[in-house]
Amino acid sequence: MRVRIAPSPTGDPHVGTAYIALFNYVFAKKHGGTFVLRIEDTDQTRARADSEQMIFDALHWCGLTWDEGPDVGGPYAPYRQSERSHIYQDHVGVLLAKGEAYRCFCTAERLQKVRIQQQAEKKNPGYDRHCRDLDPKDGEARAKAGEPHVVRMKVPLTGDIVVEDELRGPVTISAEQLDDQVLLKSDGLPTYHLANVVDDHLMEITHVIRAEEWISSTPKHVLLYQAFGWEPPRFFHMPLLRNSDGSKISKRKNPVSINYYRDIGILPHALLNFLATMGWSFGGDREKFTLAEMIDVFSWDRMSLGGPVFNLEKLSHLNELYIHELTEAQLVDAVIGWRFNREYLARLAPLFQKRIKKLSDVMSVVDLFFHGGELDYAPVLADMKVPDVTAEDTRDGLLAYVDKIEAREGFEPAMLEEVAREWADAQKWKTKHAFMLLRLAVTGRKASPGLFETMSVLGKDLTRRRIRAAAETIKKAAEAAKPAQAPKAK
RNA sequence: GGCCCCAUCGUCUAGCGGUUAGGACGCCGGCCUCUCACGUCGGUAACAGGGGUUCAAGUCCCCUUGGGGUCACCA
Repeated sequence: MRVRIAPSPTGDPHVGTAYIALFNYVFAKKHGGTFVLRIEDTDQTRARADSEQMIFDALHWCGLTWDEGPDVGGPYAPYRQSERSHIYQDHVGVLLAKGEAYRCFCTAERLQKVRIQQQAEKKNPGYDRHCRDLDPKDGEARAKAGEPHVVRMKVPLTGDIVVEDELRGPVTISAEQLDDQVLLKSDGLPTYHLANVVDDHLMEITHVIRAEEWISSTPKHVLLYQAFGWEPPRFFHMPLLRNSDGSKISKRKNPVSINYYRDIGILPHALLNFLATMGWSFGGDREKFTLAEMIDVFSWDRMSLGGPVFNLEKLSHLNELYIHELTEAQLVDAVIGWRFNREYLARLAPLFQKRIKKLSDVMSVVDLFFHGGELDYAPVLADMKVPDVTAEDTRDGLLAYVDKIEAREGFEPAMLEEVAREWADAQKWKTKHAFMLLRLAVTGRKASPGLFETMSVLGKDLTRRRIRAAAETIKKAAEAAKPAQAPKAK
């Protein structure tokens, strides 16, 4: 039995990745199977250089390990899709030869036009199969001549495709719902659909455990297995983690980086335990259990399929339980490992040296680095504004800054400042006002060590979280103030 | 909007035809106690609605409603 997790290195290590990895891991261990980590980096425009390593580190921090992967190797190497291009190209060749796929020379502009047309006619959007019936020899010739094109899957025009989902039974989708999905992009790299099918087959993956968002593209994958003449794996679609409003968990509404939870002082065992209770239950009234215990009793019939809300309070409670059962020595180690250590203090030292008179002044200067995600903005709320800017625009401005720093790699003071200056300029805010707003958001006070140094040392995840929290606090406070001041309407 | 998935307290969930519908978080209160926290005891709070099937339905079926996902040369 072989399972895999296939993260895409496009940003911060996501709790959803840890969630799916956990269930793959547990299932593999339960049955003496093999757990594979494969990096799906076929989108060179979104791939981020530092992301892959962060995923390894974050998963390891959680306590999860894999038997095969880009870092540890294995009999099915390479495990990085960007290093497997020729494999996909060969397989596309097979599909082309069998008439299961075809070359498409449509331009992005034409596709765009078709889509607009379809929208105007209120038809379902999808490729109009313009190139589907081109003479393959013709296509071959044009491709040889260097004409840019993609390769599309030739999906049947009629009939039903049945996907056996192991968690919910057969899911039937009619072929009319599917369009001719791109398999090979014009840059020669495969899309997810092709790459995951080819790799899962070649890597002999027997059970695909992934998030529910994939369920509607699974018919395409099944069709692809059929086109190749391969036996498809078994599919398990896990429920999606949710924000408190029920939507798919997202960074806008909830911290999603594993590193955020590490940085606020969640213990890895608690995180894993919490993730395990999302959709799955141990049995009896147990909700605190170890990984080993979970592996011991694991079975799929204890899954519930409603999307679980990722609830910070509950996670926090579970974490409390774990902290309480630590020995004092372990507690000391945990706190030291977190932030009370030489390395972290060394980063802090330049920020507080000139600001203390006695060593005992240090806590009052650096306390903001040891708080979790939430600050109390009440005392400074009145100052959290830019002259002549509404609360709503202030919030949007802050969120815009978060978006801008998120789009950059690294988290160094110079980058943060550069972005901040550009951003303040774009907002047409004086840097003086803009930076004070940021300072209040990040530190909760008007006086602090250098803003960008502070953000950098605080870390990406806490910084972003605080700015977002401040932005919402400003908006909410304004809303709360409004009805009280507005004249009573009849 | 089309298609697909889902549906027990506010949240995470137990329940697998017959239960006073259980536990946990949160919230509220008692106890413990120099304070607070911990701990402990108790309380608040749910089967979305309507049809069937059945002697019996939270549990099975259908419809409605609600929520979510997905409809890219992103994964």
